[in-house]
This record gives sequence, C-alpha cells and structure tokens, in this order.
Amino acid sequence: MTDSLRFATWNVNSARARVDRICAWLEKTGTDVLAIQETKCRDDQFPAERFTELGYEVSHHGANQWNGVAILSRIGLDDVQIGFPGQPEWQGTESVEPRAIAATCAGITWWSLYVPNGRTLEDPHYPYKLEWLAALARNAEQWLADDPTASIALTGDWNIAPLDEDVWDIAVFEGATHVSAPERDAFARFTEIGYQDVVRPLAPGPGVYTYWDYTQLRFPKRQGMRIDHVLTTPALAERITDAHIDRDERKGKGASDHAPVVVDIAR
DNA sequence: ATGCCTCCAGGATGGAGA
Repeated sequence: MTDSLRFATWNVNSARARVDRICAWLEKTGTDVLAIQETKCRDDQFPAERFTELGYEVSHHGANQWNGVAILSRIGLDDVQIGFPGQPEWQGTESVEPRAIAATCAGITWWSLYVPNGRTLEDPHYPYKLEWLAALARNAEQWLADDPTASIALTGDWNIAPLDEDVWDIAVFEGATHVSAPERDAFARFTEIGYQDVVRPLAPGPGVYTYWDYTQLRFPKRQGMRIDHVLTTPALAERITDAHIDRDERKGKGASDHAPVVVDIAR
C-alpha cells in the first residue's frame, strides 16, 4: 500500500498486437488504472483475460477494427459509462463510434477518450471532430455543475496540439489539423469550464511529446507531437503529486506510436 | 544510439493513422 495511486492513459494502436507490451508495462510501472485507446477490436476479441490474470478488472467498448476504448483497474471499476449523452454519430451511420468509455475507480471517474482525427481541414471528419469535442464539453460542464467537488479526469488521445511548442516544427503543420484555431479553441473550452491540464506543469515543453510518427525516423529525430492529455476537475487536480510521459515505451520493436501518459494521485 | 511505418481485413492490396 503506497500513499499514491498511479493512473495512466495510452493509445496502444491495437490491443491484440500490443498485449505483451501492455502487460509488461503494467507490471513494471505498478499502474493501478489505465485508459486505453485504439484497441482496434470487437469486445469478443479484446484480450481481457491477459489483464484479469494480472489482477485488473476490465471494461472494453469496441465495434470493429477501428477505434475502440477500454479501462483497466486493479482498485475497483464501477459505474461504467459507454459513450456520453449527445455523442455525435459519424455521418451516414446510425451508430455512435466506440470512442469514449469511463469508469469510477477509487472514487475517481477516469475517461478514456479517442477524439476523432479530423484528417484535413476540408474533410467531413474535421467538423465531426469539432462537434464531438463541443458535445463532450457540454457534458463535462454539466458534471462539474452537478458536483463542483467531483473527481473527474478526461484522458486520452485528443488529436490536438494546444500550443505551437507541442509539435516539432509548427511550419510543417501550416494548414494541417491538430493545430488549427478551431481545434485549439475546442480544447481551450475545457479549461474555461474548470478542467485543468495536470501534466503540462509537471512535464513542460518544448520538445516534450506523446506521439511520434512511425515514418521518417520521427522518434530518433525527436520529431513528435503532444496530443495525448489528462484534464481534471479542480478537486482532482489538487491531489496530483507527479506526472510524466513514458517516452522510453516508444522505443524498440513492437512499440505503439504513442507513449503512455502517467499521473500519480494522492490517496 | 531511440533507426528508415504499422495496424487491420482478407486472402491482394488498400484504408487509416497524424
């Protein structure tokens, strides 16, 4: 029993291809709760037993080979929420994509979010991304209004670099998604309603990233993006004792293109 | 050195990621 709990979020880029690495990482780091994005599988394909063997409870939400989110917890996993009220549907479909799941673990509601990519500024996925974020913000604002002392974390792959220093060369991203003003405004909305980025103060940039493209030697060249974030309510922010990005996990054969983002929370 | 992309479905190669 330590005096702090370890929570994390990680876009694993396939749960099935990454399960050995995920298990090794959980054991090595002593992580209590992990939000996973891009599991890329159906519920029946998710390697849940690999995690239950290690003492974790598991909740997964997936539909096919795209998206997919999960929560693992070894300190209790209650009140699972699949998606959020008003979560937009992708156009032309009648189903909501599996991009959001939450569970309450030791009194902390930990969301695993996979924000739509956007693709290009002209693509229909771009307004979808903005609508998705606005709908999430409306819920997040209401949760805090309902209980100003709530311990809620919005974690995952936001697909937004909030500051110019969050990409290795802002000139390269001229006219691209992830850095556009509407996306940054959509992200800033969460701080306006009271949520705080609890990682940046403890892992300041420049040159601090959570994602490196597989191509063009982006990782060894240190050419990455900070697009995975942990935003919390004020009551939870007060309990953060440490935070870091586990850059080493991006190394080696079989790595995800994202690194885990880790937050330590006082009991 | 941290190293030239990887995942999925399908059964070849193309879509998606960012």
